[in-house]
Amino acid sequence: MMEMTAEERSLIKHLDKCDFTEIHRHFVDKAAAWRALPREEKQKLKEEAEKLEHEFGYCTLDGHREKIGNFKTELPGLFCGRGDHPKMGMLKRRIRPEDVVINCSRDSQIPEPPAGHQWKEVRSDNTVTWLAAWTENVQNSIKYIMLNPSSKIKGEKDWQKYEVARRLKRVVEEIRSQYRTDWKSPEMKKRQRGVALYFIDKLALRTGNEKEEGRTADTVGCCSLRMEHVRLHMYANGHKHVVELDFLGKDSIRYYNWVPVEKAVFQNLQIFMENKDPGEDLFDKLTTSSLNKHLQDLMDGLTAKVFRTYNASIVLQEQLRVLTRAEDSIAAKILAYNRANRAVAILCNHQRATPKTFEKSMRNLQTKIQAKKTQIAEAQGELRKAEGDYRIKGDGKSKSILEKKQRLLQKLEEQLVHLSTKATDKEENQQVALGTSKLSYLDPRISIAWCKRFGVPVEKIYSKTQRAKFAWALAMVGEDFEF
DNA sequence: TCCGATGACTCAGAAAACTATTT
DNA sequence: AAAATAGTTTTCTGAGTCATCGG
Repeated sequence: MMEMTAEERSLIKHLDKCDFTEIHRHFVDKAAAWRALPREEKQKLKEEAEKLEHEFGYCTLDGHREKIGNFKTELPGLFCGRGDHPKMGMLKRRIRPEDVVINCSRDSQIPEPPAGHQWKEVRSDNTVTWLAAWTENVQNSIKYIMLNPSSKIKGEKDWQKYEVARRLKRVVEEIRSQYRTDWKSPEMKKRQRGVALYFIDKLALRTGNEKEEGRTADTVGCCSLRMEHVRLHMYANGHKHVVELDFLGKDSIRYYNWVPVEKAVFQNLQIFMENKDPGEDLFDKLTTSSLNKHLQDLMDGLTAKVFRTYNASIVLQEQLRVLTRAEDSIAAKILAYNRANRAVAILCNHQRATPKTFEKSMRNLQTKIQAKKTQIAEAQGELRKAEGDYRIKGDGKSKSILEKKQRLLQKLEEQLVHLSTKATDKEENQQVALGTSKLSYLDPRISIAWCKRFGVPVEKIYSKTQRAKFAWALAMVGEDFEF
């Protein structure tokens, strides 16, 4: 890899005046070369990769062979942050063995560094779960080699997370009445805490730690909201006391919402916002650590992010209850599941870019629907003819033809319903990302129990890797599980 | 008590890789 | 029957959360 010389650095002022076609062509050609490779060659390369994974992709922990999540260090390249990142385009250096710290037990077979190289350090720290680590040069942060989500250590942690959220379920009403009381506190700090907690609970906002200015993209969460992100409307869209929230959250995903709130919340916000400039903090007397300290006092293990887990899982359970009908087909039940999943994703503001082929595939689906409607019209015509035939002849043969036509029409109508539901599902899902909530917020036991109760094969809901990740839940849960 | 820095872990969507379907 | 296309799954690595530590 080549770096710019000092001379080039002073010469180049605008990247958009640079010609990148050469490197672009390089990658296009590389992709084309791979496509053009004969089948056997591809197979050979794949087998080599598999061999590598077999050798380096696993470790032994407490006597068990476990899969590693990321067994390769990150490749050198240009740093590509999300959103308007001040460090975008910086050179990410290649990781050498001399950068890497190895963590394994003393009596284990310590991995050999490549010939002619040495590890930065070999240590034996059994209080952490990582196997190796290095410091990445762009953000100066530590990167880790850790176990796969299917491992025992990750699975247990995942289970614990949902158990904490279930404990919150038992005390959440009490906590809610507590933060409502705080809205009236003479201490402004408590009022801010109460309102922030209301947002975190009701809108599933992230905590919002403060970040050092200028080092990362300018994004916020609840506690770091600024004046410029909030607008108050006494009346809007037929509601009283509406709060307009508009800010960039994690990964610079926009959060945009008009929320009717309780009068006390609205009035408190008016007080918090008095005499402040757009760049000032809304909750100026609140920090994430004081908020979490308070939550810890209310319940052992409670932190702000637990509300997201709790509310996500509760919404899934409730939506599945509302949307599932036992007499529906498997396909209809899966659509109900997706809808419930979507309700959670919307709550958590999990968005995706509209897929590149969205419009086209939507059109294709509409074409299929039209074709089905035409078929139905034809079948109706034939049915009427058969009816007339039967009325005139009244014999067994014409009766059986009539019945056949009736069955055909019914089948076609069912297919149409299925297609239309699918289209609606696709349409509603255009900009919603379901994956994150499914993987990180929804207690898998809710989904598995639902599958068992309604006879939906688990494979229809969870892919192979997802089933491996949720093995702990598959092993323990029956159809009567309640979150 | 209160910071600011750091470390270790979870969670995030895009892109790549793979698989199924259509042409 | 093979190639193109569409749909699904997995990988990748950046971006958060939160506890702890030292002053």
